[in-house]
Amino acid sequence: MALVTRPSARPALKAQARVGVHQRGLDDTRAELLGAARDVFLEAGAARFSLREVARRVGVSAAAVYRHFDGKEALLFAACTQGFQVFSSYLVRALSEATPLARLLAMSEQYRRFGLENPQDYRFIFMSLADEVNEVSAMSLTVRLAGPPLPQDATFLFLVDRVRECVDAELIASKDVQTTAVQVWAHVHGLVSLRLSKHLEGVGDEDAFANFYRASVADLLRGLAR
Amino acid sequence: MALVTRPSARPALKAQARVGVHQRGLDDTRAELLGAARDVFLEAGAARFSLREVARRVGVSAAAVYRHFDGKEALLFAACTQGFQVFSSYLVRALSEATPLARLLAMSEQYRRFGLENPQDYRFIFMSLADEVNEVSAMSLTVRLAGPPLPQDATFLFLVDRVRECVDAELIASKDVQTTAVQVWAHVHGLVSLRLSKHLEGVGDEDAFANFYRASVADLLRGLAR
DNA sequence: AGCGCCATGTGAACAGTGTTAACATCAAGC
DNA sequence: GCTTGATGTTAACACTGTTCACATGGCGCT
Repeated sequence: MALVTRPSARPALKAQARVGVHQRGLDDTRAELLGAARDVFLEAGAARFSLREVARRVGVSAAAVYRHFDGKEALLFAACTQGFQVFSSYLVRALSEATPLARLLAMSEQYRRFGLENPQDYRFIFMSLADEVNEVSAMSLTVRLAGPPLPQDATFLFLVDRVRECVDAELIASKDVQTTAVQVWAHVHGLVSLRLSKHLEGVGDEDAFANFYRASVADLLRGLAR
Repeated sequence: MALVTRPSARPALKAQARVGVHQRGLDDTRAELLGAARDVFLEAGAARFSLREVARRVGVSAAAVYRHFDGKEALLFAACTQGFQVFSSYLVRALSEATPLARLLAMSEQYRRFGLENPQDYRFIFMSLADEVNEVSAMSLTVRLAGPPLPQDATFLFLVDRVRECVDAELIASKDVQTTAVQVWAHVHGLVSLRLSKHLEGVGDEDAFANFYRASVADLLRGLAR
């Protein structure tokens, strides 16, 4: 029985790396795929993102990706969730401030920093394909009752807490803390996303934008105070 | 000389429609392509947008598209510019109001209406691939010195005028009208884009969102007043 | 020990994509 | 008339995402 053209599948490059691991190996091709996916996305952008290119980079066949993810979109979604953890790591730095107001302002600073320092991540998370890729992603006001809480939820609740502090300290007047939090979020998101979309080049360089950003947030907070 | 398999190119469907037109024919396959491109984009979304599908719908070969546009992205960009004219048509309705403040508020209303009634257009214009597709699109604060003014510029200048009116009427305190206009824009864009991204489902149905939206804008304006 | 299981990989194939090239058609102008 | 140029065609190329049948090799079981 010939079955001639079957090169008996040699694992090529990947073999020498994969040694004693088999089940949920800590080698973790999955993790490599996630990293590569982010890289490819950062370099190529959402439009030109290619599953095959990700696989190629990890040194694995395209079909192998389907052992770890349901497909292209699922891979992107997983990478997105990972990006959210970076986002969280920015926001929590605001906790080092002493007063409620300082913490809220610091959070808005961290929000801007994350956006400007990780533009592709930001776009990926907040500006792109929210219903195609991110079905459940991002901060969602929708209360998710079932399933484990995702980092996505935590970040919004974190913002709500910062706002609540300010309400308790009577720095902000609010009937509904969540609603007010959304206002703040929308404001900073509007500023950051327009900046990333290159629609705000007119305000100047990064420092100029930072100043404008702070002033704009201050204006909003003045409007929210009583 | 056979050159056998050459079916001598019969124009198939398109032939009977194209009658006496040749140069810049008013039949205008180009216009049909633009319309179809918008339709396909609205139905399939940015990710699954297909040039071949657009051509198919118009009843023309894929290669024919290249007679009118440089490629897929150029086609999308042209469709985007067309979408901008719809956007403008919403905004100008605000001019029917009597006072500066009413006009500014009406403009914010029209902005929201455009976003919610043309979600795909809005996403296309303001939320997607701004550097890949829309290179020069959308409202840009950057002053464009050369070239004819695009509808893109007009819409932002329109907003600036509404703000200036309010500043003149001493309803808004502002050092720089353009800067203040950006703040307003960013705020409403933030609200609309988050709503479209399904991140604000928690505020309720469309009416509830509209109320929240108006209140949020009012809060911002209060902060901007003096 | 042998055994089979099963997670993980493979290559080949399929349908669909954007893009380019060579060729056909036909109104219009010299 | 003949050439020209805009507009279309088909065929091909190099990609893409996805699925399939198949290999491989640790692991736990008897």
